[in-house]
Amino acid sequence: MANSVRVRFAPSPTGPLHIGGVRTALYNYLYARKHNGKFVLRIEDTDQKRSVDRAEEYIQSCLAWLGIEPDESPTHPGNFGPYRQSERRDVYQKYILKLVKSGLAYYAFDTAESLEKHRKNHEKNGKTFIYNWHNRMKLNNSLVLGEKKTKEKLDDEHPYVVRFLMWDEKGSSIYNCPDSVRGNVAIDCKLLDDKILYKSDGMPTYHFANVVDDHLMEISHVIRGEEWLPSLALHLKLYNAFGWTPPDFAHLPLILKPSGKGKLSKRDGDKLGFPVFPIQWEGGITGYKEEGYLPEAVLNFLALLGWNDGGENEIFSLEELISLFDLKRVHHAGARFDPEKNKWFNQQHVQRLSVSDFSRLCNAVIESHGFVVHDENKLNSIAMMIQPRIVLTTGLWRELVIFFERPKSYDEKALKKVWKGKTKSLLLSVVDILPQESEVSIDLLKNAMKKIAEDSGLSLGALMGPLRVVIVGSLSGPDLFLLIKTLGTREVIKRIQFALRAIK
RNA sequence: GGCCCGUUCGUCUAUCGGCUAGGACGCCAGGUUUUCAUCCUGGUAAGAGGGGUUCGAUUCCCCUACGGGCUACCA
Repeated sequence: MANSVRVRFAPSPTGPLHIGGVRTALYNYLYARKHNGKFVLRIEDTDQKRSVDRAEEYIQSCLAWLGIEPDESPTHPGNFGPYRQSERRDVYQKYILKLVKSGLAYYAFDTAESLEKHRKNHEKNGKTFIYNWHNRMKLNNSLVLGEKKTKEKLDDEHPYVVRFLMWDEKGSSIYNCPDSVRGNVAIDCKLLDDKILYKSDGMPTYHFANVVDDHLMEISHVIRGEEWLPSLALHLKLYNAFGWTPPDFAHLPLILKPSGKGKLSKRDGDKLGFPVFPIQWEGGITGYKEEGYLPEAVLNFLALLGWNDGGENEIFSLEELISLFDLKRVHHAGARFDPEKNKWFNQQHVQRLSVSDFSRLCNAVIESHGFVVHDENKLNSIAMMIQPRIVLTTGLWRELVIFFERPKSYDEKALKKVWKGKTKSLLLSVVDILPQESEVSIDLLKNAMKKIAEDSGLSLGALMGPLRVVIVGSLSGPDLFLLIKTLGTREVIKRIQFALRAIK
């Protein structure tokens, strides 16, 4: 199919992938799935100095954990490889030569220092130096040197770059750039510089590699961050220079810091105590996974940061997001990241987990603490008791521990609040009256407790408080009768006796 | 500085010229519960400012202000 949807996520492997990148990947993924297209991962490692070895693998692991894996990638190539730009040098070489030959790009021999000097000089006079139509004929390039001298320099192995002839004073300099999120963006090419397409180290710049690869990989829609909007005219002109049909472009609003200025950065998570990475990076910085978030919840929250379906529901599964997603409803303004709401999304997704899924989650935690539950019913009832109490999965063991370990201590404040003169004798009555059977009914327990309390002229509440403290060590936890039933009366009796010896 | 994009409750957002401006997070109050959490009910709080266009602007246009992005042989 000639006009099938192919989108790509094209990160630079310069470090861990953060929330903003994840959302770009997600929107691409949603768009591809929705239109039965392909989602491609391309690694943009043209800056050798900034490339980080582990980053590519990390990016793949993140996408895998999130469940938004690419159809084509360096490790699962399709028919458009290689998928790493560093492995496509000969491709770029071929196309840059083509462009130079056509006269739409030219060689430049200016050193970084000489350009710096020009910039400084202009700045001194309150002007901005731009390498463009206005200045290019005063500089050191093939346009000025002529064919012969240029060839000499090239043969002489002078370091050179290739620049794009952005505008040459012919025709209008206003370029209309269509964007599916924002409509038309008019850009004045007169103000743009002759961007370097090919660096002196033999690598293309982002702009060039990006356009060549998107074309060769038959990318139909480029969905990327708003930071690329200013260079849209350049990219469009590049397609034009090759005589290629450009893909559709969609520029996404940026994700901003929770407070303060600017877009969210990699350091914000550390500072404010919330994750900005999907999974742990380099042993140090923890990610959503380690901080107890469910991948569906992270995706759900991120999807709604910059898009919504127009309805009032906010909780969506990945499948629902796919069917609902629409580029036309992507917002125009940047969105502030809100860690609290992020947490709420996770809570909502945890609460929606089926008993079996949630039990499985619990069981993994239980086993990691060296315990085993053989009875599936018991596991399920434990899970059901604690599920409403969970926001992050890192909170699981704090809730689970009471089923496996006796209290190591008894909360002092709680004791002060509930421990009265009659308490000890009340608890001793409980020990006496509790049946030693393995299965007891809630009703039976309730009636027994009521009777004990009433016999001492107290309310049920006066007994429940101390009872809870001796069983779990504090005044919080799931329904006490359910707890006793699950723990078994024998264990409860032991805990009471143990506590009576330990307290006072 | 120049260019581009944006602007509705503190935050995320709904509204495709008719608005008593809706929802969610957060916060506050109340209720349910033997406790905490969950859950339920209610409350809090907004279209940056100024000009137009129009019978009527949050919605369309312009200006200003503010925010964001870009302005590298980074991506």
